[in-house]
Amino acid sequence: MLDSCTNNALLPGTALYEPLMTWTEFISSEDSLQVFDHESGGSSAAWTAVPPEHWTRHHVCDWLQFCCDQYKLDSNSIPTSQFDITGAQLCSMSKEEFIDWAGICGECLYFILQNLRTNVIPVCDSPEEESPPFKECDTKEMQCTEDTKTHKGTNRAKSGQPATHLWEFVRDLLLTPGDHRQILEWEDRDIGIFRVVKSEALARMWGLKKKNNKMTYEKLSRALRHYYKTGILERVDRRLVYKFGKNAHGWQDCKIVM
DNA sequence: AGCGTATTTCCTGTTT
DNA sequence: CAAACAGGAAATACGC
Repeated sequence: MLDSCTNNALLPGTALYEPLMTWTEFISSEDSLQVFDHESGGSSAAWTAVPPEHWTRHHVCDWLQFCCDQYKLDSNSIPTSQFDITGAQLCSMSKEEFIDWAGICGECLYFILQNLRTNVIPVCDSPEEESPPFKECDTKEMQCTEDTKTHKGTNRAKSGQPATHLWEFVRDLLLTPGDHRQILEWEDRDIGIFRVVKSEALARMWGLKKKNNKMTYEKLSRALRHYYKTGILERVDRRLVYKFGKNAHGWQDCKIVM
């Protein structure tokens, strides 16, 4: 089943990456329709419709496949014998157990799972919608500074898309733990230098966020170059390397620790 | 409706 | 040669 994980039909960036979007928002978005379109067109509920704690073994399998597709994880690094597990068991594992269980992708998968669980803590914008039956989960793994919290708080629109600029999108990606390092990584965090690892993947992520499937790295990089004149970014004379400028903020003082 | 800002799109030329 | 970089110019999107 995971054989097809290496396909590139789906993009490594989805709204899941968007740290300002709740899981509820994600699964109700158009993006998720694209993502889950291919899901077992069937009778039983997809894993997206069930809280992780209640996943069946099949759901867990589907979720793993989704993660491999979306985050370009190497499915071969996940011991296939480990797929036979229920959501309850999955959720009961500590981070260490999880990493032990899932191998090299463990940390990433653990993060994604915790994200799924934490993000469904009711932010209920729509009162008519019944609160999901999800249990509150342990959020102690994520410790943000006040700056981050207020940033997130002020950026989140009541309902609808937060007005995130490209540089903020990039910054938040860099500040969010998970598998982003395969796409974007710090080169020298202290002075704000970062490197685009997978240029087209980053472009697709940005395109997904802007609901623009014609986004390319060429166009994204043009937008980044516009930032040079405003001091949001500074030029670094190396390919795919950028540096936050004096007018960029929030990239130094947030540390999210897993 | 008009405006300013932030991209997006396209393009030509240069560099790695 | 392919992929990036550089910017100019114009079009678009969007909030105010």
